Amino acid sequence: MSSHQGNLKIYNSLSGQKEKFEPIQTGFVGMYVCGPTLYSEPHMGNMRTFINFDMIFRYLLQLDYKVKYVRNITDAGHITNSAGDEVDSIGKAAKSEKMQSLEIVYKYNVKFQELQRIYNLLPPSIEPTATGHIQEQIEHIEKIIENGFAYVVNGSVYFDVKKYSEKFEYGILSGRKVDELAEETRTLNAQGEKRFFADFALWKKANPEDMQIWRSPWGNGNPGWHIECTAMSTKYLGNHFDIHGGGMDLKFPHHEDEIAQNCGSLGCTPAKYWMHANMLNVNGQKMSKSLGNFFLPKEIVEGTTALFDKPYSPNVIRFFMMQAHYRSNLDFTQDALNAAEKGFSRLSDALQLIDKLTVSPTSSFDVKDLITSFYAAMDDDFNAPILIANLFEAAKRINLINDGKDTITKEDLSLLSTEMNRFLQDVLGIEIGVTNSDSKLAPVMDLVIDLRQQARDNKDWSTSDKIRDGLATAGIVIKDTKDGTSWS
RNA sequence: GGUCUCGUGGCCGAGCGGUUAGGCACCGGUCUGCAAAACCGUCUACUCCGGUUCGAAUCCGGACGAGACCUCCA
Repeated sequence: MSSHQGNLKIYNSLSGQKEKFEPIQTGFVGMYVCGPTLYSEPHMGNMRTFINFDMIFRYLLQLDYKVKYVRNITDAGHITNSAGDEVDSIGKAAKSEKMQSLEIVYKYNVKFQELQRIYNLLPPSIEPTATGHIQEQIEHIEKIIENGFAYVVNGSVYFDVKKYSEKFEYGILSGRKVDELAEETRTLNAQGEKRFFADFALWKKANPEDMQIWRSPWGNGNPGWHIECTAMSTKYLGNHFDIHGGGMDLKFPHHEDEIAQNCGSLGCTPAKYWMHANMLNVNGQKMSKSLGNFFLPKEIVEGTTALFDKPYSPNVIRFFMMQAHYRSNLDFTQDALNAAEKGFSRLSDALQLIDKLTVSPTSSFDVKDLITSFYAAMDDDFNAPILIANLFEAAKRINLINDGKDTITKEDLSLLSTEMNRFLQDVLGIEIGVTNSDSKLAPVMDLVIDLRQQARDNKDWSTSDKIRDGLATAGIVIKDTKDGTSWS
């Protein structure tokens, strides 16, 4: 077991407090995160959640936990809206794009996989699909009915919240009380089949126009929205596992209903720790499809969104996101992104300098203390912003060593190098030293820079400045340093 | 209407009872033929009004403002 295990604290949405992380089985972690619904390309807000849980996954791995990370893919449309109408989002998209449901799902899954590569997300251990687990969903529903917490009406099955409340507490995650819910949503109670307005569908009878239909003991139909996560999480992680994550907006009803289903079928809550990542905002408002204030993860990398006048690299975006805590809102603005871009280059420059430093017999500062601070930051509920602040402290030290104002021993230097790289690249998932040098352009540039240096040596300033200005017009920036001239 | 979260310096964003968060910008300096870049340094803020406390951005109450959820949502 790693010496670093055992200090981790996680904010548990279930208790509303930071708790010491104690996995159910020592050394092992089971984590389930709600993945995308593939009826369109995931937007930047969706990506933030996945990036945050990727960071969490990565840190758990760094702590030497054996992590089984399950992130599902919702490829079955099965939603009922507030008026009780069927809104099969995937089927709807399929119709408008004149495709079959599975085509739609496949199309957007390819895009999602590409985004994961672009944004450097580690692949989960398993990415199960809803359509691949219809049988398991049906079995869960049967068990819930058997236990008396669900009823069948006209080919549909509903979860019986009132019955459930007699034995369990509905609303433990979202803090909602069944009695209060009644008052709150009185206007929304338009569904005739339900016994109680808060009951939710486990299985919905098929509509004639549905594109995807499955057989069940209750007739042809579609699984309810929440049951897929219950089926897949228990199949791959067991009845009770360590961490369940997802976006804040899934807390209610999705996660609340998952808890009810798990208790209703297996008698226990699915997860020990519930983690919720906060939303991505645009101008102070949640980025969402329905509001239309979203942009795509690829657009920002390619510079094709109207919101920003230039492209940003995926590394800069990840860095920018990591500067905010996963439980905080984050506003995407051009100024903030530019600031992150500069900050990131400062950090990455320092890291690239590390191998060129000269070592001394002693270190003038406490390197181990600094490294401990990296772990301490992440151990405190994955506080990546603090980690980054500490990495900047390390970057400053590196620069001071480079200037001869600080010293470091060989051992300390190698330790610092290892740990900085570990935290920036392996934990935060931010890659550094990605050179954009064009193989054809490089030798040409070497020649041009050489010619300019000659002119400078001859104090022929007009020629050297002409070269510099000419390159600038071509979009190439010359940087003169002590050790020579570089370009980008 | 109900439940909940939040309001930090020019901007982004940590902090959760006493100690410098950090980044970007600004300003000063080093370097440089000049410039840019880079590096170093400076910059001490917590919406407002009460209260608790030796001490509050941090706890409590109130006001104002913003946002999330209340069966589409990462």
